[in-house]
Amino acid sequence: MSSTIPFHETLDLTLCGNMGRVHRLCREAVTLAVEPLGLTQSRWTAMIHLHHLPLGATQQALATSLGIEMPSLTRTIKQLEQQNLVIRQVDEHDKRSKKLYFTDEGIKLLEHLKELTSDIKQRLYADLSTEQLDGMAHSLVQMEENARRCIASLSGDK
Amino acid sequence: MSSTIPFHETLDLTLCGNMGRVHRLCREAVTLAVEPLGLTQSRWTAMIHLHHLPLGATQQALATSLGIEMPSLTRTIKQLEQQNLVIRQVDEHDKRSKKLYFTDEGIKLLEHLKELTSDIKQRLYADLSTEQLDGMAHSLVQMEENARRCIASLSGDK
DNA sequence: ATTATTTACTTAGCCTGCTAACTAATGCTA
DNA sequence: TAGCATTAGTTAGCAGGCTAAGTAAATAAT
Repeated sequence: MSSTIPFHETLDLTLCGNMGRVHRLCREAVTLAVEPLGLTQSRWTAMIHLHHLPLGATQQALATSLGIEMPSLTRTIKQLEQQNLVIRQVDEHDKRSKKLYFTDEGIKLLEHLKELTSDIKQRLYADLSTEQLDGMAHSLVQMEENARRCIASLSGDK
Repeated sequence: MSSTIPFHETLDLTLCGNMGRVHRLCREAVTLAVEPLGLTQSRWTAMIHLHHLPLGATQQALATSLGIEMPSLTRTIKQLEQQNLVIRQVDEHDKRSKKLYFTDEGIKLLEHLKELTSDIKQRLYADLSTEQLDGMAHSLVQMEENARRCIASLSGDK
Protein backbone atom coordinates (compact mmCIF):
# COMPACT_ATOMS: atom_id res chain seq x y z
CA MET A 1 0.00 0.00 0.00
CA SER A 2 2.71 2.44 0.93
CA SER A 3 4.28 1.99 -2.47
CA THR A 4 1.27 3.24 -4.42
CA ILE A 5 2.54 6.79 -4.04
CA PRO A 6 6.25 6.71 -4.78
CA PHE A 7 8.52 8.88 -2.73
CA HIS A 8 9.98 10.75 -5.67
CA GLU A 9 6.52 12.01 -6.49
CA THR A 10 5.97 13.55 -3.09
CA LEU A 11 9.35 15.17 -3.62
CA ASP A 12 8.18 16.85 -6.80
CA LEU A 13 6.14 19.41 -4.88
CA THR A 14 2.87 17.59 -5.45
CA LEU A 15 2.60 16.98 -1.71
CA CYS A 16 2.36 20.73 -1.33
CA GLY A 17 -0.45 20.94 -3.85
CA ASN A 18 -2.24 18.05 -2.20
CA MET A 19 -2.26 19.87 1.11
CA GLY A 20 -3.87 22.87 -0.51
CA ARG A 21 -6.53 20.77 -2.16
CA VAL A 22 -7.36 18.78 0.95
CA HIS A 23 -7.53 22.01 2.90
CA ARG A 24 -10.00 23.50 0.44
CA LEU A 25 -12.14 20.36 0.43
CA CYS A 26 -12.23 20.06 4.21
CA ARG A 27 -13.21 23.65 4.74
CA GLU A 28 -15.85 23.39 2.04
CA ALA A 29 -17.30 20.33 3.77
CA VAL A 30 -17.47 22.17 7.08
CA THR A 31 -18.90 25.28 5.46
CA LEU A 32 -21.67 23.17 3.94
CA ALA A 33 -22.35 21.56 7.30
CA VAL A 34 -22.77 24.93 9.03
CA GLU A 35 -24.62 26.49 6.11
CA PRO A 36 -27.81 27.17 8.13
CA LEU A 37 -25.80 29.64 10.21
CA GLY A 38 -24.90 31.78 7.22
CA LEU A 39 -21.17 31.76 7.88
CA THR A 40 -18.37 31.65 5.36
CA GLN A 41 -15.21 29.65 5.92
CA SER A 42 -13.15 32.51 7.33
CA ARG A 43 -15.96 33.51 9.65
CA TRP A 44 -16.62 30.14 11.30
CA THR A 45 -12.89 29.58 11.59
CA ALA A 46 -12.45 32.90 13.36
CA MET A 47 -15.38 32.15 15.68
CA ILE A 48 -13.90 28.81 16.72
CA HIS A 49 -10.40 30.19 17.28
CA LEU A 50 -11.69 33.17 19.25
CA HIS A 51 -13.63 30.74 21.41
CA HIS A 52 -10.38 28.95 22.24
CA LEU A 53 -8.59 32.14 23.30
CA PRO A 54 -8.88 33.80 26.71
CA LEU A 55 -11.66 36.38 27.01
CA GLY A 56 -10.89 39.76 25.48
CA ALA A 57 -8.22 38.57 23.07
CA THR A 58 -6.84 41.20 20.70
CA GLN A 59 -7.09 40.99 16.95
CA GLN A 60 -3.36 40.37 16.83
CA ALA A 61 -3.73 37.39 19.15
CA LEU A 62 -6.52 35.99 17.02
CA ALA A 63 -4.56 36.52 13.80
CA THR A 64 -1.63 34.62 15.32
CA SER A 65 -3.91 31.82 16.43
CA LEU A 66 -5.37 31.60 12.93
CA GLY A 67 -1.95 31.80 11.32
CA ILE A 68 -3.02 34.63 9.01
CA GLU A 69 -1.97 38.26 8.60
CA MET A 70 -3.78 41.17 10.19
CA PRO A 71 -5.36 42.58 7.03
CA SER A 72 -6.93 39.20 6.27
CA LEU A 73 -8.46 39.16 9.73
CA THR A 74 -9.60 42.79 9.71
CA ARG A 75 -12.03 42.07 6.91
CA THR A 76 -13.46 38.99 8.61
CA ILE A 77 -13.86 40.72 11.97
CA LYS A 78 -15.66 43.59 10.30
CA GLN A 79 -18.12 41.11 8.81
CA LEU A 80 -18.64 39.33 12.13
CA GLU A 81 -19.26 42.70 13.76
CA GLN A 82 -21.79 43.61 11.09
CA GLN A 83 -23.51 40.28 11.74
CA ASN A 84 -23.62 41.31 15.39
CA LEU A 85 -21.68 38.25 16.53
CA VAL A 86 -18.61 39.96 18.05
CA ILE A 87 -17.71 43.44 19.20
CA ARG A 88 -14.41 45.31 19.09
CA GLN A 89 -13.46 47.34 22.13
CA VAL A 90 -10.41 49.57 22.44
CA ASP A 91 -8.09 48.41 25.22
CA GLU A 92 -7.84 51.22 27.79
CA HIS A 93 -4.33 50.14 28.77
CA ASP A 94 -3.05 50.15 25.19
CA LYS A 95 -5.20 52.23 22.95
CA ARG A 96 -3.66 50.80 19.81
CA SER A 97 -5.20 47.39 20.32
CA LYS A 98 -8.79 46.26 20.31
CA LYS A 99 -10.21 43.48 22.42
CA LEU A 100 -12.72 41.07 20.95
CA TYR A 101 -15.83 39.79 22.70
CA PHE A 102 -18.73 37.65 21.59
CA THR A 103 -22.16 39.24 21.71
CA ASP A 104 -25.01 37.25 23.28
CA GLU A 105 -26.04 36.39 19.77
CA GLY A 106 -22.49 35.28 19.03
CA ILE A 107 -22.45 32.98 22.04
CA LYS A 108 -25.70 31.41 20.94
CA LEU A 109 -24.41 30.89 17.42
CA LEU A 110 -21.23 29.36 18.78
CA GLU A 111 -23.26 26.67 20.47
CA HIS A 112 -24.96 25.84 17.20
CA LEU A 113 -21.61 25.86 15.51
CA LYS A 114 -20.17 23.33 17.91
CA GLU A 115 -23.15 21.05 17.45
CA LEU A 116 -23.02 21.26 13.67
CA THR A 117 -19.28 20.61 13.45
CA SER A 118 -19.05 17.70 15.86
CA ASP A 119 -20.36 15.23 13.27
CA ILE A 120 -18.31 16.39 10.38
CA LYS A 121 -15.08 16.34 12.35
CA GLN A 122 -15.52 12.63 12.96
CA ARG A 123 -16.24 12.01 9.31
CA LEU A 124 -13.27 14.01 8.00
CA TYR A 125 -10.88 12.05 10.17
CA ALA A 126 -12.58 8.70 9.60
CA ASP A 127 -10.28 5.72 8.98
CA LEU A 128 -7.28 7.68 10.21
CA SER A 129 -5.58 6.39 13.33
CA THR A 130 -4.44 8.57 16.18
CA GLU A 131 -0.90 7.77 15.15
CA GLN A 132 -1.54 8.92 11.60
CA LEU A 133 -3.10 12.19 12.72
CA ASP A 134 -0.38 12.85 15.25
CA GLY A 135 2.25 12.01 12.67
CA MET A 136 0.68 14.38 10.21
CA ALA A 137 0.45 17.16 12.77
CA HIS A 138 4.13 16.80 13.55
CA SER A 139 5.19 16.59 9.94
CA LEU A 140 3.27 19.78 9.29
CA VAL A 141 5.05 21.55 12.14
CA GLN A 142 8.39 20.47 10.72
CA MET A 143 7.49 21.55 7.22
CA GLU A 144 6.26 24.90 8.45
CA GLU A 145 9.58 25.48 10.17
CA ASN A 146 11.46 24.44 7.04
CA ALA A 147 9.37 26.71 4.85
CA ARG A 148 9.83 29.69 7.15
CA ARG A 149 13.57 29.15 7.13
CA CYS A 150 13.59 28.99 3.33
CA ILE A 151 11.53 32.15 3.04
CA ALA A 152 13.76 34.00 5.50
CA SER A 153 16.94 33.05 3.66
CA LEU A 154 15.46 33.82 0.25
CA SER A 155 13.96 37.18 1.06
CA GLY A 156 17.13 38.80 2.24
CA ASP A 157 16.55 38.98 6.01
CA LYS A 158 19.72 37.10 6.79
CA MET B 1 7.26 14.29 21.79
CA SER B 2 4.10 12.98 20.21
CA SER B 3 2.12 14.27 23.17
CA THR B 4 3.00 17.92 22.64
CA ILE B 5 0.10 18.25 20.23
CA PRO B 6 -2.86 16.56 21.85
CA PHE B 7 -5.17 14.52 19.70
CA HIS B 8 -8.29 16.42 20.64
CA GLU B 9 -6.72 19.55 19.23
CA THR B 10 -6.16 18.06 15.82
CA LEU B 11 -9.78 16.98 16.02
CA ASP B 12 -10.90 20.57 16.48
CA LEU B 13 -10.29 21.38 12.85
CA THR B 14 -6.97 23.08 13.48
CA LEU B 15 -5.23 20.37 11.47
CA CYS B 16 -7.19 21.61 8.50
CA GLY B 17 -6.04 25.18 9.08
CA ASN B 18 -2.46 24.02 9.52
CA MET B 19 -2.52 22.36 6.12
CA GLY B 20 -3.62 25.59 4.54
CA ARG B 21 -0.90 27.58 6.24
CA VAL B 22 1.88 25.13 5.40
CA HIS B 23 0.66 25.04 1.83
CA ARG B 24 0.81 28.83 1.58
CA LEU B 25 4.27 28.95 3.13
CA CYS B 26 5.70 26.21 0.92
CA ARG B 27 4.42 27.75 -2.25
CA GLU B 28 5.69 31.16 -1.17
CA ALA B 29 9.13 29.67 -0.57
CA VAL B 30 9.17 28.11 -4.03
CA THR B 31 7.86 31.27 -5.63
CA LEU B 32 10.70 33.23 -4.04
CA ALA B 33 13.21 30.66 -5.26
CA VAL B 34 12.02 30.95 -8.87
CA GLU B 35 11.55 34.70 -8.69
CA PRO B 36 14.10 35.43 -11.44
CA LEU B 37 11.76 33.68 -13.89
CA GLY B 38 8.89 36.05 -13.19
CA LEU B 39 6.36 33.33 -12.44
CA THR B 40 3.61 33.38 -9.87
CA GLN B 41 2.67 30.33 -7.83
CA SER B 42 -0.16 29.18 -10.09
CA ARG B 43 2.03 29.62 -13.16
CA TRP B 44 5.05 27.59 -12.04
CA THR B 45 2.73 24.92 -10.68
CA ALA B 46 0.94 24.66 -14.01
CA MET B 47 4.26 24.51 -15.88
CA ILE B 48 5.50 21.62 -13.75
CA HIS B 49 2.28 19.65 -14.00
CA LEU B 50 2.04 20.15 -17.74
CA HIS B 51 5.59 18.90 -18.02
CA HIS B 52 4.55 15.67 -16.30
CA LEU B 53 1.63 15.05 -18.67
CA PRO B 54 1.88 13.45 -22.11
CA LEU B 55 2.46 15.90 -24.96
CA GLY B 56 -0.60 17.77 -26.12
CA ALA B 57 -2.59 17.39 -22.91
CA THR B 58 -5.92 19.20 -22.81
CA GLN B 59 -6.79 21.90 -20.34
CA GLN B 60 -9.17 19.50 -18.66
CA ALA B 61 -6.38 16.98 -18.16
CA LEU B 62 -4.15 19.66 -16.68
CA ALA B 63 -6.90 20.93 -14.38
CA THR B 64 -7.44 17.39 -13.10
CA SER B 65 -3.72 16.93 -12.56
CA LEU B 66 -3.59 20.20 -10.62
CA GLY B 67 -6.72 19.35 -8.68
CA ILE B 68 -8.37 22.67 -9.52
CA GLU B 69 -11.44 23.67 -11.50
CA MET B 70 -11.38 24.73 -15.12
CA PRO B 71 -12.07 28.42 -14.59
CA SER B 72 -9.11 28.66 -12.22
CA LEU B 73 -6.89 27.14 -14.86
CA THR B 74 -8.23 29.21 -17.74
CA ARG B 75 -6.89 32.36 -16.16
CA THR B 76 -3.46 30.88 -15.56
CA ILE B 77 -3.18 29.41 -19.06
CA LYS B 78 -4.10 32.74 -20.56
CA GLN B 79 -1.25 34.36 -18.64
CA LEU B 80 1.22 31.66 -19.67
CA GLU B 81 0.14 32.14 -23.27
CA GLN B 82 0.62 35.90 -22.99
CA GLN B 83 4.11 35.24 -21.61
CA ASN B 84 4.69 33.11 -24.70
CA LEU B 85 5.46 29.99 -22.68
CA VAL B 86 2.65 27.74 -23.90
CA ILE B 87 0.22 27.69 -26.81
CA ARG B 88 -3.37 26.47 -27.02
CA GLN B 89 -4.36 24.53 -30.10
CA VAL B 90 -7.84 23.29 -30.92
CA ASP B 91 -7.97 19.51 -31.17
CA GLU B 92 -9.06 18.61 -34.70
CA HIS B 93 -10.64 15.39 -33.49
CA ASP B 94 -12.70 17.11 -30.80
CA LYS B 95 -13.10 20.77 -31.49
CA ARG B 96 -14.34 21.50 -27.98
CA SER B 97 -10.99 20.80 -26.40
CA LYS B 98 -7.67 22.58 -26.69
CA LYS B 99 -4.31 20.90 -26.55
CA LEU B 100 -1.45 22.54 -24.70
CA TYR B 101 2.13 22.71 -25.91
CA PHE B 102 5.21 24.44 -24.59
CA THR B 103 6.81 27.01 -26.84
CA ASP B 104 10.58 26.88 -27.33
CA GLU B 105 10.80 29.65 -24.80
CA GLY B 106 8.63 27.61 -22.44
CA ILE B 107 10.92 24.60 -22.75
CA LYS B 108 13.93 26.75 -21.95
CA LEU B 109 12.21 28.26 -18.92
CA LEU B 110 11.19 24.81 -17.73
CA GLU B 111 14.84 23.81 -17.56
CA HIS B 112 15.61 26.83 -15.39
CA LEU B 113 12.59 26.02 -13.29
CA LYS B 114 13.80 22.51 -12.61
CA GLU B 115 17.22 23.79 -11.61
CA LEU B 116 15.84 26.44 -9.32
CA THR B 117 13.41 24.10 -7.54
CA SER B 118 15.73 21.19 -6.94
CA ASP B 119 17.39 22.88 -3.97
CA ILE B 120 14.28 24.13 -2.30
CA LYS B 121 12.56 20.75 -2.50
CA GLN B 122 15.30 19.23 -0.38
CA ARG B 123 15.04 22.03 2.14
CA LEU B 124 11.27 21.91 2.46
CA TYR B 125 11.34 18.21 3.23
CA ALA B 126 14.44 18.39 5.43
CA ASP B 127 14.34 16.35 8.64
CA LEU B 128 11.34 14.40 7.42
CA SER B 129 11.85 10.70 6.89
CA THR B 130 10.58 8.80 3.88
CA GLU B 131 8.13 7.12 6.22
CA GLN B 132 6.80 10.45 7.45
CA LEU B 133 6.34 11.79 3.94
CA ASP B 134 4.73 8.61 2.71
CA GLY B 135 2.50 8.55 5.76
CA MET B 136 1.46 12.08 5.15
CA ALA B 137 0.74 11.47 1.49
CA HIS B 138 -1.50 8.55 2.40
CA SER B 139 -3.28 10.42 5.16
CA LEU B 140 -3.98 13.21 2.71
CA VAL B 141 -5.46 10.78 0.21
CA GLN B 142 -7.71 9.36 2.91
CA MET B 143 -8.80 12.79 4.08
CA GLU B 144 -9.52 13.90 0.55
CA GLU B 145 -11.76 10.89 0.07
CA ASN B 146 -13.51 11.60 3.37
CA ALA B 147 -14.01 15.24 2.51
CA ARG B 148 -15.42 14.45 -0.93
CA ARG B 149 -17.86 12.01 0.63
CA CYS B 150 -18.95 14.65 3.15
CA ILE B 151 -19.43 17.24 0.45
CA ALA B 152 -21.41 14.84 -1.73
CA SER B 153 -23.76 13.89 1.11
CA LEU B 154 -24.19 17.49 2.25
CA SER B 155 -24.87 19.04 -1.11
CA GLY B 156 -27.78 16.84 -2.05
CA ASP B 157 -26.25 14.66 -4.78
CA LYS B 158 -27.12 11.44 -3.08
C1' DA C 1 -33.00 12.88 -38.12
C1' DT C 2 -34.07 15.80 -34.65
C1' DT C 3 -33.81 16.86 -30.00
C1' DA C 4 -31.82 16.60 -25.42
C1' DT C 5 -27.88 15.88 -22.59
C1' DT C 6 -23.18 16.10 -21.70
C1' DT C 7 -18.59 18.04 -22.16
C1' DA C 8 -14.65 21.61 -22.89
C1' DC C 9 -13.94 25.98 -22.41
C1' DT C 10 -14.87 30.91 -21.26
C1' DT C 11 -16.50 35.04 -18.67
C1' DA C 12 -18.01 37.42 -14.63
C1' DG C 13 -17.74 37.98 -10.12
C1' DC C 14 -17.24 36.21 -5.02
C1' DC C 15 -14.08 34.76 -1.05
C1' DT C 16 -9.96 34.97 1.44
C1' DG C 17 -5.26 34.77 1.49
C1' DC C 18 -1.39 38.36 0.70
C1' DT C 19 1.79 42.89 0.52
C1' DA C 20 2.34 47.91 0.61
C1' DA C 21 1.37 52.03 2.57
C1' DC C 22 -1.03 54.67 6.03
C1' DT C 23 -2.49 56.37 11.07
C1' DA C 24 -2.18 56.45 15.83
C1' DA C 25 -0.36 54.90 20.12
C1' DT C 26 3.55 53.13 22.63
C1' DG C 27 8.24 52.65 23.96
C1' DC C 28 13.10 53.51 23.51
C1' DT C 29 17.07 56.59 23.26
C1' DA C 30 19.82 60.58 23.11
C1' DT D 1 11.93 65.95 26.85
C1' DA D 2 12.27 65.41 21.87
C1' DG D 3 12.65 62.40 18.34
C1' DC D 4 12.85 57.79 16.36
C1' DA D 5 11.42 52.97 15.99
C1' DT D 6 7.99 49.63 16.83
C1' DT D 7 3.39 47.87 17.12
C1' DA D 8 -1.99 47.40 16.40
C1' DG D 9 -5.03 48.27 13.32
C1' DT D 10 -6.84 49.94 8.75
C1' DT D 11 -7.36 50.60 3.66
C1' DA D 12 -6.44 49.52 -1.13
C1' DG D 13 -5.60 46.43 -4.36
C1' DC D 14 -3.48 41.85 -6.20
C1' DA D 15 -3.46 36.48 -6.63
C1' DG D 16 -5.71 32.39 -7.18
C1' DG D 17 -9.06 29.36 -5.46
C1' DC D 18 -14.35 28.91 -6.36
C1' DT D 19 -19.51 28.81 -8.43
C1' DA D 20 -22.89 30.24 -11.86
C1' DA D 21 -24.08 30.97 -16.30
C1' DG D 22 -23.15 31.00 -21.27
C1' DT D 23 -21.29 29.04 -25.99
C1' DA D 24 -20.09 25.51 -29.09
C1' DA D 25 -19.17 20.79 -30.11
C1' DA D 26 -20.02 15.91 -29.37
C1' DT D 27 -22.94 12.25 -27.90
C1' DA D 28 -27.27 9.96 -26.52
C1' DA D 29 -32.10 9.30 -26.97
C1' DT D 30 -36.43 9.35 -29.13
